[in-house]
Amino acid sequence: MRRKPKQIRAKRMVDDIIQAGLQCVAKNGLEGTTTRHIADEAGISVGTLYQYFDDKEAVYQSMIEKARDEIVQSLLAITPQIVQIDFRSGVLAILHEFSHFLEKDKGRYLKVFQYVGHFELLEHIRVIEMQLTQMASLYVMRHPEDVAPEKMQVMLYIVMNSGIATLIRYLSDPAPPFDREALIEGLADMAAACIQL
Amino acid sequence: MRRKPKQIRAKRMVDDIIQAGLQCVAKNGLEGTTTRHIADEAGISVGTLYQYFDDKEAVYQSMIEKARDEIVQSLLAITPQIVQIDFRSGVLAILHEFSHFLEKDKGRYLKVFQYVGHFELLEHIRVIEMQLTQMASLYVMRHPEDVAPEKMQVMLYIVMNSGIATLIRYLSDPAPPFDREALIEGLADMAAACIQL
Amino acid sequence: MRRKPKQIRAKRMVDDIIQAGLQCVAKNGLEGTTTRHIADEAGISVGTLYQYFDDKEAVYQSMIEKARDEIVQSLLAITPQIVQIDFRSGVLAILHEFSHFLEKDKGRYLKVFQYVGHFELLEHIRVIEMQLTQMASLYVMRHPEDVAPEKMQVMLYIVMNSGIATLIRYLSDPAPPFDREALIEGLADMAAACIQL
Amino acid sequence: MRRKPKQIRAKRMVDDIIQAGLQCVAKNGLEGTTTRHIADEAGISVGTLYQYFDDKEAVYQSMIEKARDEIVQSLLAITPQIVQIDFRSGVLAILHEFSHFLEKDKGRYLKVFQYVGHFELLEHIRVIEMQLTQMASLYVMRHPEDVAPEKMQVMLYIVMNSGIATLIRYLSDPAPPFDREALIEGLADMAAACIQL
DNA sequence: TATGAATGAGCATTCATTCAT
DNA sequence: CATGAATGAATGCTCATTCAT
Repeated sequence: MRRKPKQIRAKRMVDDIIQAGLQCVAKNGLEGTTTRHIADEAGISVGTLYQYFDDKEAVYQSMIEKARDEIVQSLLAITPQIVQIDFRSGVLAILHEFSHFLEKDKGRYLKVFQYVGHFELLEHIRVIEMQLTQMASLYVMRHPEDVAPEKMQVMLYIVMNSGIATLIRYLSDPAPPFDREALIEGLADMAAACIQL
Repeated sequence: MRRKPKQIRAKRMVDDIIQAGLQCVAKNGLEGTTTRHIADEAGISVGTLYQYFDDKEAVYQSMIEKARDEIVQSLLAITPQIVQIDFRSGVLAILHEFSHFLEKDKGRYLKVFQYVGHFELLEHIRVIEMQLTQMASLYVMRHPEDVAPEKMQVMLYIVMNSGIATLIRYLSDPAPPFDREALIEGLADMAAACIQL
Repeated sequence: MRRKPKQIRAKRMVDDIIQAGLQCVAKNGLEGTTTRHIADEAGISVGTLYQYFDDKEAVYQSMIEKARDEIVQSLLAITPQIVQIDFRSGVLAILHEFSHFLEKDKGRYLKVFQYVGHFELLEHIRVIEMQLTQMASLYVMRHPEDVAPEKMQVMLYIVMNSGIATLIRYLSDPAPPFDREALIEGLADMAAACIQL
Repeated sequence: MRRKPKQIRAKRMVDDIIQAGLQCVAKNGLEGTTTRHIADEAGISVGTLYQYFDDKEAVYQSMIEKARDEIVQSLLAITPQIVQIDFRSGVLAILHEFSHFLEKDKGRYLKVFQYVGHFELLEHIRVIEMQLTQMASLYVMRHPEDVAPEKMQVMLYIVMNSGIATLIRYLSDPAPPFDREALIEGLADMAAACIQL
């Protein structure tokens, strides 16, 4: 970022641009998105866009960081409740949260997650992963008897990646073969089964 | 395909171009790949490329079809053995097959699978899915007692998508947190656990 | 026109590009004219050209419209005098006007009129025709005795097309067999003779 | 021409290519015509085309020469009758001949004449002109009393160019304002009037 | 700060022409 | 002689980025 947006107005601007970027990508895809589109959508000129971002890629970076942070925030928000309930219910809650996040604003975020190749998404997913792992470890500490610790890391990795990926894949499908609740329930079953292996 | 050049040589050419395309994408990413890159890589001129493909997109289409068909072929090849062994071992075999496919030629195919957004990958994945579903149903018919039919469809969907996605994600990771065998074993456990729910 | 840049400067720019286009076509012919040529001639970059015109064809369209309008304007300008004098003198005046128009700026406009096939010139010529017809009808109303009305339409068509075409043909000739004044006088005679048939 | 097509087969080939060229231009316009189109239309390969013509331009040259020669031939064919009849009837006959020529083969030749700018049509038209002038002088010798010799050259020039151009313009018009016979009669009137000035 | 006109490198694509078979 | 695959220069056009106002 070219300048530290210390002032409130600047922060608003940066956010507007990010939102405009997400909107554009959701509407026209990554390759259909130009800096002018984003600027127009944000109601500013290209010049102004470049006052807040070094280049197009920087906007994309911020977009994905924004998405990542928002997820992490929403996970944080439900953590207190999660740790109170059983594992399967917790997973269920997380999946609903995720699903809601991906679909809000007409799937604005979902589209971004489909461009795995372009964004170096892996690094960002790791942040989400860490949050999820922390949540899981809270549970594990409370129910140590349910867990085979040596397999723990691998199974958590599988559960998390599977859950996210399958959910995204499902939501991207224009004609899914069954309803969303069934999928989420199935994923929760999968998670529960995995964690007890 | 624009015109049908003389059979055998032509088929070689088409294949060379597809391979060059995969190579380029693996090396420079989708947006870093130009028709000239591909032509150069294939050791031909742009003009020649356009004698065999209508446009750049057609090359991409063929690349993904090629990848898809190759996977399906390799799944077909191991089907006879799969049906003889228990479910978990079957999944293990499939995962090894997949893993081998994604990594061959220096991960040439792996990169393509990361551009889910650009290619209409879903349709192609469905073809793979169908093959896997067929293999699964062969098993199910032989061991009907293990299966809860009502959940069958959902769980198969989850197992397949999770397996593929997690594998791709893992292989894309430059510094994975554990070794590949552990992941594959874990995925097989997951699959086995899911199918018995 | 792609976007409306700020009024006055923009109008200048558009006009500069049109003039550059006419120049290029006059110099290198239609097929020898590229967007870059035009941009260079106008002293701008290709990008700028495309900021003012949707595509090459749009430049051509504007060129021909410009030419057409300029002719119509110059015809309008001499109309008041025309109606005061006899028919032959009027035709003479018009031909001089035309001749002057086609030769100004080193024959910039003349060349355009040679590419009848490419431009849908007919539609534009019809606009000129209408203007000429109107001027003729003014004359006719004043001298009704001279005219055989049933043949009027055909003869006007012949006189106008013949006059324009022959003039263009003559001016395009690098080594014409007699001087221009003789041709124009001849054409005026022709017109006068035709109108009295 | 690369080789003198002494053999009959070669002459046929050359002619086939020219006809194919005319066809293509009539169908797709000058800029829509490629060497491959012409070769395909002629039922040969591009390579073969280049065995008979140095380049594309040479084909075009031959096309226009062909058209020119054919007109001249047809004028020659009616010359004996022309000289027997009065001037206006002669002009009428010539115009009918022309009109027929331009419209035959679905306007194959008409289209060529619309690309005045591209072909250096002037030189070819001069050949036609000479033929017409010769025919006219035959008439003049038989009816010296009708002619004002000093104006002769100019008026002939006007009559010929006007006649040809107006005819082409009329035939190119998709919705002409009156029927063809009226135009031709009008043109004949014009010619007769001009020659007696 | 904000603007948006100007830039020009870069891309996909075409097509006249050649030449090995 | 005929073929048509191969060539690559050339074209129209886009879009990230800059900079004078």
